[in-house]
Amino acid sequence: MSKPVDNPEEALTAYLAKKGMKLTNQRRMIIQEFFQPEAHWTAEELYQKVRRADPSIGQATVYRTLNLLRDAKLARELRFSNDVTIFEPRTGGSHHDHLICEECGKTLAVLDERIEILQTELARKHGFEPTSHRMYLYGICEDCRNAPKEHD
Amino acid sequence: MSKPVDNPEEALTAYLAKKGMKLTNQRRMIIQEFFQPEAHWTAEELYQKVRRADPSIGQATVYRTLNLLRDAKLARELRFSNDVTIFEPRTGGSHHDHLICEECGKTLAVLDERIEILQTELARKHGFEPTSHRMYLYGICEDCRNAPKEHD
DNA sequence: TTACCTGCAAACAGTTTGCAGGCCG
DNA sequence: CGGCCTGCAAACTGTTTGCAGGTAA
Repeated sequence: MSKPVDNPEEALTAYLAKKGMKLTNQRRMIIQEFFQPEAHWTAEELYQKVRRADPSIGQATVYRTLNLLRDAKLARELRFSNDVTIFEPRTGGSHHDHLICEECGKTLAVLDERIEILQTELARKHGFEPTSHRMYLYGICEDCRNAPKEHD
Repeated sequence: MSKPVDNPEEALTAYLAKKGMKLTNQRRMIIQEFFQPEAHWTAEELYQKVRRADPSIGQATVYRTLNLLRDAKLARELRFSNDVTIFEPRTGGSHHDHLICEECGKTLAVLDERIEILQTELARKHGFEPTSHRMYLYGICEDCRNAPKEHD
């Protein structure tokens, strides 16, 4: 059972200590912006945000800190097909999968515990120790099935 | 019901015609290499493969053709966290999900019929008529768990 | 004090694009 | 024959890295 992290700074401090690393002002500032409920950031967005608080901060520091948070398991890195990479806080176990309408793009967060279990099983069966997963279900939603639509 | 494409060249020809584009030798050569059952390619891998058949072919052409196939819905583009982007044929129902090692990037094609069924069920439960899905399971593979690696 | 960390700018990798000539239809 | 396509190399984008000076512990 993975315990949800609910105090990012504390969790990061522990991680840094374990690694012989330091909690700097920049890192403190970045995580303060980063860890907001439901947030998701591109590196650039976060950089702009942090920069507003302290213009002297460097872009590389933001990148380095995001990678740090990822390695510390405090953030999740997601890459999308449209060339966008986002990082999102990993706090408070709000895992879900995505159900997406191919017609109108409507997206629902869904979860099926049985699937979650089978996923773990499936990974283990192949010798993998599962860490996480992403699942996107595509379909046509009820509204769009009824609605008129143009064609190519 | 989406009809599986079982003759890539034919399907591409149709797409190209519709768009006022042309079926060149290079494109023919590339799709010949690309469309192999179970295949998945990085742009570089495919470039190397095609190059062996015709050394005069340019890398940009491979990139352009992959994007073309993606737009024509004949290929699927997948991006993984380890910075790898692969393209895979979308032909005739060789559906599978992906099991990815976060350590070494090794990727396995996997399938669990029970999960497939639950996915359909889950989508329907929310009023969606399912068309397709993508599932990525991340974990650490056996080799990497045993292998030497620097540790915290 | 001594690593570690930072900002800067240069380096990098993967992908896209501009151009002059080539080829499909 | 006209316009799309190609190979080449340069451009681009997002990210990482080397370095000299700053800073947490």
